[in-house]
Amino acid sequence: MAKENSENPRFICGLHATLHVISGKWKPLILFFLNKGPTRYGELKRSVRGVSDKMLIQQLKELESDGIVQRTDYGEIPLRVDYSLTPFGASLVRAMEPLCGWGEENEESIAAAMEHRKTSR
Amino acid sequence: MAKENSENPRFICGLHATLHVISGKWKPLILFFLNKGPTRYGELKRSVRGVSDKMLIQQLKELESDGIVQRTDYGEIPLRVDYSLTPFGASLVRAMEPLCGWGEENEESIAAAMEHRKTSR
DNA sequence: TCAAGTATGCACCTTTTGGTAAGTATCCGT
DNA sequence: ACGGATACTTACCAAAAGGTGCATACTTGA
Repeated sequence: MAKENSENPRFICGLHATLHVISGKWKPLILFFLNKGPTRYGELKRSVRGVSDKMLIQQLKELESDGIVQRTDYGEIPLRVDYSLTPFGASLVRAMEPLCGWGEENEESIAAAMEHRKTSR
Repeated sequence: MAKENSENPRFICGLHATLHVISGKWKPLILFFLNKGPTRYGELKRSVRGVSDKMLIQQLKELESDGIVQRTDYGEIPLRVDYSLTPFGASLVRAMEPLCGWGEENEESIAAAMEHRKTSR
């Protein structure tokens, strides 16, 4: 990898920084569902169709260590844990909204481009 | 992989779609620089410090096939090509701005979290 | 007592992504 | 004639990301 030399800032631009937090195959989806309110692990797993336990846990942990989500263990006798957005996380989700909008408006073109890329390889 | 079954939409949410377009180690940076105006290949390479030719070309091609950037070959005798944002690309960059802002405002916390994750592995 | 549900952890493997280093073809200045 | 610049292309390899499946420890319901 290219040396991170002294004069270059940590990130080229804010987006660059943000992407370090939200990139990961399942993170946007997780954030999307958590935005609807605190969710139990099992419920989240059923919502984010196709995710494996390993991935769900891993991404939740990263989001937690980034201060985006909060894990609450109720210490109850039948295991009970839930996840929710921190205020920081909520601010991130708000900043993500325009991108959501852009994605919705252009879903067709994006999907088409993806197909195109897939077939022309 | 989980079957993409009939009833699920292509993308869970708009953001999900958008991320398919802008994820890639160098894409945000490329977009960031192209937002300043059309840029020649070599210039871009010097701006986006640390990219290899392979990566630059690859990501530019993907962005091009997604309709985000436009390649212009001037067909001149000493090779001359430049890249610029299409109107579609420009709309994407506008939608990215809040995320840039969020990233800038929270650069400190993001960098700190990254360090933390790196060391506690 | 046995299966199923709760929330994880761990080992192993495949796929995807990124990096290095070389080559190509054309041109210009010395 | 040679080195350097232009814009790529290719082959090969390493690292990161993601997936599968089994294990854990406790509970409730049949």
